[in-house]
Amino acid sequence: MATQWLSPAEMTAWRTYIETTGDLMRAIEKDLAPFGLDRGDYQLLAMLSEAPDQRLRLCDLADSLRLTRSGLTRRMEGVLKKKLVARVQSDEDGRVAYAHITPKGFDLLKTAAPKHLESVRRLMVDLLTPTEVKAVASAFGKISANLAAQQS
Amino acid sequence: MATQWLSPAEMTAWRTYIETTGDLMRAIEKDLAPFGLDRGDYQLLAMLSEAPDQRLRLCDLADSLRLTRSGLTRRMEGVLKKKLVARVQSDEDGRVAYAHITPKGFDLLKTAAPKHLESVRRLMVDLLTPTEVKAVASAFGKISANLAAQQS
DNA sequence: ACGATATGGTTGCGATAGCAATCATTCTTC
DNA sequence: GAAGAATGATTGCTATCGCAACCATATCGT
Repeated sequence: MATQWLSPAEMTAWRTYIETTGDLMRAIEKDLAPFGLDRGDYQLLAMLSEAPDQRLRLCDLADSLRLTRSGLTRRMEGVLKKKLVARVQSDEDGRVAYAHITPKGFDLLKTAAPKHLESVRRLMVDLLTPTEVKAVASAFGKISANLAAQQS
Repeated sequence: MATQWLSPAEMTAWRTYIETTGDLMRAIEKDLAPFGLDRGDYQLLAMLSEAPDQRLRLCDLADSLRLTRSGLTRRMEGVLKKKLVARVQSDEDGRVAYAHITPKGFDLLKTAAPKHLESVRRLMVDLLTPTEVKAVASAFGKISANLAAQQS
């Protein structure tokens, strides 16, 4: 493409960002594999572990994981089979089911989390200056806020 | 998780980054849909359009798209069917095939590119200060270089 | 020159996840 | 209080993509 609707600096930022992100995710996922978890499972467990009562309604969980409801149903199959999460029917609202992290799931998360965060450090955070870390947070915070505003 | 192996600032940067990236990709993909392209097709066409003779060996193309060879074979099926790309057997090396962007593919790319880059601008670049743009480029450049060094 | 190895590409299979349709339950409105 | 809308979850179907196995061609070592 000859058309240059982005300045060279902007184009570099964009391309470096998208190309690197895939590689980074793959690398982090590889570090998670020894625990029998992928990134989706890890994030699911992390979300539940931080939730009040260590549980969330499935639809809320889906939203926070950026999954559709159907995507979550399928992902739940995996963690349910591994007994890392239990599915609990609500007795207040017949439509609602909760995902509830089990002790086994919590233990696994506690084991995996330090290793995972060490990966994040080694592959990303420790390579950046504090200024860059702040800039990344600020930049993606703005992007996120903008997206949230758009879709209203 | 109570364990805090990343400082709050680092954790914020990491989480904001991963959570936002998915949303951003989805939004950009949605803007590409009217052209009948997804992000994978677009990047494939963009790569070819920038290559010498507008063509690349399939394995080189796979590498630059961060796809496995098999992943590329499948993605090629789509753009071949749409006649955006032609598959050309090398006559120098019987193993090698080239992906060659067609005039139709090039026209489509020329049509889609301004809209796509406008999306990138609107959803990302224009929201950031020049300093943030540079910081993103620098940060992901470092991450990328580190990953490239690791896997040797 | 020929067997071993490396390289390029495809295929079968399985995992993930979105969309549309569906069903069940709850809420709203009249 | 009953019809209709909204909400929560699941299922069938489809598309993408990685891995391992495979085939074809080319290159290397002796």
